[in-house]
Amino acid sequence: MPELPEVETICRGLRSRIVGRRIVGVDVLEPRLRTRVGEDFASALTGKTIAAVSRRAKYILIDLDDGSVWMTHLGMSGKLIWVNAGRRREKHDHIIVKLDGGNELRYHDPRRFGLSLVTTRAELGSLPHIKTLGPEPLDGEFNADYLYGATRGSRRKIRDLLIDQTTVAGLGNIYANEILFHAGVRPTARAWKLRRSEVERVAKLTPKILREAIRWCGTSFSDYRDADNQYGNFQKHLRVYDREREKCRACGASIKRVAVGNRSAFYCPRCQK
DNA sequence: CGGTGGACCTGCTGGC
DNA sequence: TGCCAGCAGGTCCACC
Repeated sequence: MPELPEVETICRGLRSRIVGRRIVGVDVLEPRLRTRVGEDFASALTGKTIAAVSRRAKYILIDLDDGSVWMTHLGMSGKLIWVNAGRRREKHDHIIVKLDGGNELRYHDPRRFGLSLVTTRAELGSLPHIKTLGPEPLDGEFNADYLYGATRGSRRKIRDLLIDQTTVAGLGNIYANEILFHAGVRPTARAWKLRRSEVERVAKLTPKILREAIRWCGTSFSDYRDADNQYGNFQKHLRVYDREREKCRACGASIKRVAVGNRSAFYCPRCQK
């Protein structure tokens, strides 16, 4: 579900509401996420004050005042919402973090592909989840030279290279497909075959499209909601993703869907070479 | 080593 | 109406 723009939107929504709040209790209702939520999870958070909210790739990082960090990943179907404590709990609410002031954070995830753990700021960079990540696409480090280097010698399809978190951190299937549409490159093209000019377009459009999606608070199909449980709006701006057999908004051709690996890729057969 | 395919889960949709 | 196959925004691991 959530890719970089959705995770960024959630972080922004949480930041203004939870920084400075003290955690007064934690209920782990279902510890069986992608990895088990340990017995120590609740005690590691309880009594601490939230110092900062940030993001690395698709991971949400909530810093506490003692140097520990609550790290969470939403998988495919996760939500992290800020609600009034009196609100009715729902099926698949797995973790409840109670804050002073009468609100709660609720981690909700029907498919349980998500992750939640506590580490420390000092240890964070050496966690396997974090240390293998490529550059952030909104930082200057991700540029045409970098991406050109990554495509040379790669026999993979460009869509697969872009959603590999070690190449660039934060892209998933929606935004990889959208970026490739705008760049005029088919998702099935082999990375090493791309011309320099094509790679430059992909590198330049990546931050542009992600920023645009953040501006619209992300893309909602079924599951994704922001920290206030509200829909994103970027789905109205999608050009190819989930638009099989619909007309290309640029040329009118019928959008194609093909299976690439285990997942779908979408493209316009006329606009994308 | 790089790359692929399946596994992990629940829920929804569409075809019969 | 009901059943079943297929599919879903992500990651990880076994295997070639």
